[in-house]
Amino acid sequence: MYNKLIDHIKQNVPGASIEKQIIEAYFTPKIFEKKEHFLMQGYTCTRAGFVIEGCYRNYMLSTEGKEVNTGFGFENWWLGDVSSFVNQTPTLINTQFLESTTLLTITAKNHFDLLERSQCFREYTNKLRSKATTASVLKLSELSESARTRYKVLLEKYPKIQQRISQKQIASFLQITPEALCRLRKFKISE
Amino acid sequence: MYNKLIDHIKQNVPGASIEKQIIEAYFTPKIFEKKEHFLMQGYTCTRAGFVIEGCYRNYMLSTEGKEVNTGFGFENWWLGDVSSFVNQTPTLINTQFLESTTLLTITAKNHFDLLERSQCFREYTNKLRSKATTASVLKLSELSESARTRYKVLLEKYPKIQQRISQKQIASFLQITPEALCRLRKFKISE
DNA sequence: GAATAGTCTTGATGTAGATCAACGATTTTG
DNA sequence: CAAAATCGTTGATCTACATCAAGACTATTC
Repeated sequence: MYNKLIDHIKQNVPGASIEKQIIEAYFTPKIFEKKEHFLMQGYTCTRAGFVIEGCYRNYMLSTEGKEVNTGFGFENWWLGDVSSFVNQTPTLINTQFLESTTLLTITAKNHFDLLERSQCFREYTNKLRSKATTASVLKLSELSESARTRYKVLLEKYPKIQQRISQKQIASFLQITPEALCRLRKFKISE
Repeated sequence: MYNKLIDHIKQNVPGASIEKQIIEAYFTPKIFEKKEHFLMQGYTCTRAGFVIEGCYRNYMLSTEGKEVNTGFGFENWWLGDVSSFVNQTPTLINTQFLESTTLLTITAKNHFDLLERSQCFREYTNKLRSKATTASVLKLSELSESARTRYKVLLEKYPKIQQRISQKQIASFLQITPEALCRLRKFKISE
């Protein structure tokens, strides 16, 4: 199980020497059931998690209280809100599992310690952070496209997403109704 | 001029001792004319800048080539794309001045050096980074609202924005046409 | 494994905002 | 300062998507 994390570090920091023993000691496995929350708006993010198996969605609440999905995560993704985690302030993000999910978790304090102790974990974290910034900026510009275009882009990026994520959840991510997505699919597929 | 930067650091890292001399030595003043670009898609962000006076917009290009404003900045704001700046990779962001603007600029290399040499600049940078993450996540959820609501929220957040930013630019930020914004204002104001 | 709840689909109808066009007011440029 | 470009406004029309409703199919739950 820990090897999935170590492999992921290797992929992102190629050539670095991995302090395998040190890193592993800091993580605790945890299993969450489908529909459970990892993080909820208003709470402070005390743990980060690395997905060994399963998937989740991030969503926010609009001012009218409607849930809006902001992204999905699968194996080898991290969950937790960086801003809330680093500053120990309340988060605006909700994270809910869409399948029964196995994580390796680490507390904020331990994460901080590990960054001090492990050079390669520091590089790994930096790498992921800058990747995440790019991704979130990208999404903003995509929202100016029509729902049809955004759906097309989504499918190109994650062709397998339909096997894992329900249409209702995908619709919320595209910020359209499930009905609209259903109609979109009919035309999209035949194109 | 340098005092504006030092004051901003003081505000964000209260109580810290400011290495004034060291910090100031790393920055170079620069003046940009209205409509000049600080950053363009495809280029690498080699400098960051702190706005002493003036304002700018950030925009991205949609796949159809349309400009979409992602934000505005004024006095005491930083400009530059963190991801491009830190990793020295091409950016996706365009930054253009909307007024003649005076900056204090710093190169990527010097920024890196300064982070090593100054404890308070390190804390200051961390503080700003985590703030920025929160802000960009916020905007995503706001986009699920109607243009009317987004406009209202914008005015509540930055009541003075209409004095500085043209309707065309605000419309691009709200992701509606200038015509639509014009009509919105008529009702909005009378409400 | 029967009852219940949630999901997907399709149809009818409503609406926010886009697009196109035109004109005065303002700003920019030579 | 005159010419040209850009901006803000208003009207007419069009369209992508929302909303509401209702039936079939699929998962949960006890």
